[in-house]
Amino acid sequence: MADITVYDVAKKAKVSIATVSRVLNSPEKVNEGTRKRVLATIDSLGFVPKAEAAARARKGNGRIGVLAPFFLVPSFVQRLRGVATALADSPYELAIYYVDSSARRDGYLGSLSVTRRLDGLIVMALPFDDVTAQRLVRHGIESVLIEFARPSFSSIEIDDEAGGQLAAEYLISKGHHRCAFIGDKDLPDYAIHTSDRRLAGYRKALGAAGIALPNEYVSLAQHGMEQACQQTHGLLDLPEPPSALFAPSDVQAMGALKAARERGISVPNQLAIIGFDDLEMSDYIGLTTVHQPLEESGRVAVELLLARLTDPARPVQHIKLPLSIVQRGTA
Amino acid sequence: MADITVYDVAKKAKVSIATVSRVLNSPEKVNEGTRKRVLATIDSLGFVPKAEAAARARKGNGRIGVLAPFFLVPSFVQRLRGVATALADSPYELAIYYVDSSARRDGYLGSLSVTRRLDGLIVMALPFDDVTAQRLVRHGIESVLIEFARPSFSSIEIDDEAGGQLAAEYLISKGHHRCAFIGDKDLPDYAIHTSDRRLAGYRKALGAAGIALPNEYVSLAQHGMEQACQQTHGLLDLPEPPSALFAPSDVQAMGALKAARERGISVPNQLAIIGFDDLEMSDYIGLTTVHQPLEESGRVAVELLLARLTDPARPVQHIKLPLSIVQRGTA
DNA sequence: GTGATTATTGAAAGTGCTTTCATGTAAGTA
DNA sequence: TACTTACATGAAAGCACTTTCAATAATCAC
Repeated sequence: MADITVYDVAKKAKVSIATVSRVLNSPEKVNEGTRKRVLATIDSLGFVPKAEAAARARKGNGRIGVLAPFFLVPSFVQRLRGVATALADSPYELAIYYVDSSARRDGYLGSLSVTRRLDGLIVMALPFDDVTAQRLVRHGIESVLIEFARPSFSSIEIDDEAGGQLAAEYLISKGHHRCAFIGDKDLPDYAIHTSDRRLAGYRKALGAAGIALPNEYVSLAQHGMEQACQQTHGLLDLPEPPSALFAPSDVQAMGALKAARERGISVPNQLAIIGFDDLEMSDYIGLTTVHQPLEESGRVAVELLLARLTDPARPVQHIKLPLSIVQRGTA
Repeated sequence: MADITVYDVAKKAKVSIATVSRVLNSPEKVNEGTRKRVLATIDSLGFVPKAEAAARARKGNGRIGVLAPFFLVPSFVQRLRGVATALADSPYELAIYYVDSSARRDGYLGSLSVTRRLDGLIVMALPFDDVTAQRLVRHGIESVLIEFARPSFSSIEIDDEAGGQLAAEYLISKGHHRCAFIGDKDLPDYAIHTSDRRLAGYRKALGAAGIALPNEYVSLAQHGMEQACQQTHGLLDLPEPPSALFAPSDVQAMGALKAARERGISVPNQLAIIGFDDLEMSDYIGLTTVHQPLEESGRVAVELLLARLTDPARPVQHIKLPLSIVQRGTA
């Protein structure tokens, strides 16, 4: 039997070839009734589009990738959500690359550019060197960076230090003087770490208000809610325990909350807790925190990417997203 | 560098594109000198005909897709995590298709099989009809279903009714008699809903113990933590409020928790709350719940898929994953 | 030297599919 | 009632090649 083409399908379904193509490539753009009819025709004729012809006509490959340590920390999932929704109405599909080691990071970064199965790439919180950067630009993989910057790529960041300051200032405004911090130590080498920068801002703002941040009040450990819980217990065991606590992530703040619950001390009266991120669940549990636009970071990344994809002449942009305090029940 | 085409080669070799094409397809028709020159420029430019590249890559596309209403409910993200980690060491990359309407669901389901850019597909909690099923098998897209079953595909499910029973039995064992339920109504039509089945099991086990589930104790509303909070307030406003509450998802349980917090009633003493799912955050906040193997469901799905991909003769499997109660602080 | 024959080549017309652009139509909105 | 606004659709312009066709140049027989 002769090859069946879009023309045959179009004729039988009484639509234009454009509509047939759309049914296959951006189904959401065609009316449901029409789509069903076309699909039925496709089935009845046993139409299989010629991949080669499609590849020829297609400009890119209609796919953008996201590289991130997604499940290391829930905030990446939330960023992904922004990416996914922003991409939903574009002709691009979404490929995700889960990085859980520096080997994996370098592996992906090395091969993704060369194999060219991607039109664009969003890299979240993963540092990389000049050679990799060069490769990316040389192979024409349009890229956008989140939580990391490089002159040749668009990037989206927040001011972590300012975030730390914000937290400190908020706590100070609530009358706290004994302010502590639980943060990260020995982070995986493949991801960038913001804990230190947030601590720096915290310390700075505290200092500016004449409040010292003694070493005993700074507890660093591996990232994690369980560890954060232990850290908090440690702080609370001090002869003079803190009255307020800043955790550089909501997950850690949650660990602190758990410690307080375990000891039966009341939050925020006996211990005020403020986190960082404003994850979805932070709202659920009423955590006061420094809000960073997680979902928006993903959305903006997509926008920058698509803009450069349609108009490569467009200059790269380095965007700083704003931070704010969300007051809920814990501080 | 961007892709190189026949035009580039033609220009550099000072011939027409036709000649370039001939050098490649019927070299004997081209003068030897010209042929050598063209061949040389082809080499120097590293030209690879696009169609050929596509054809070479045609031995499977090394990609599996996941179709799900990811951000409708956090549990899908957790399943995705299982998928991503299981896929990490395979030669397949992961494409995700975010369904947020029945139009989108049908659109993807219709086109993904026909365009054949995927080797395998995992469909989460999305029902589809026979026509779609047929199309999937006819185009040879290996598929695995989660939370939904169909004879021709492997599937992974849990026993929702048994889960409801489990919850009821647990509550009964704690001495509760006034047991209520907050669940879903008017769910989006594109996803399957488990709330009803969990309620059925709950009611059944309650009945078996001689405990009635009066209509006032069953509150249905749109899914969401905020709604669940309101529903719980409604239940608590009853002349004879319940002493225990089962929510068919942890998100809703969280809403119940919030309501309790807002009224200052103590959990679990005045109101016991049990959820369903055992999300990651449920551990954070100490929620007693019915655990279902979310991450594992993703992992198992990948295993089934890869097994069939390497050996298509392998029979489809219908797997039921076990449920269990995780006792934490709220019931 | 002339006409016929052949080798070589480029212009241009497909190829099956995607995408842009413009139009028509159905809904809101003022 | 007129007036944006959004949606669904078809016409047509690509896309990266292949192939046909006609033109040019070179070769050969006389």
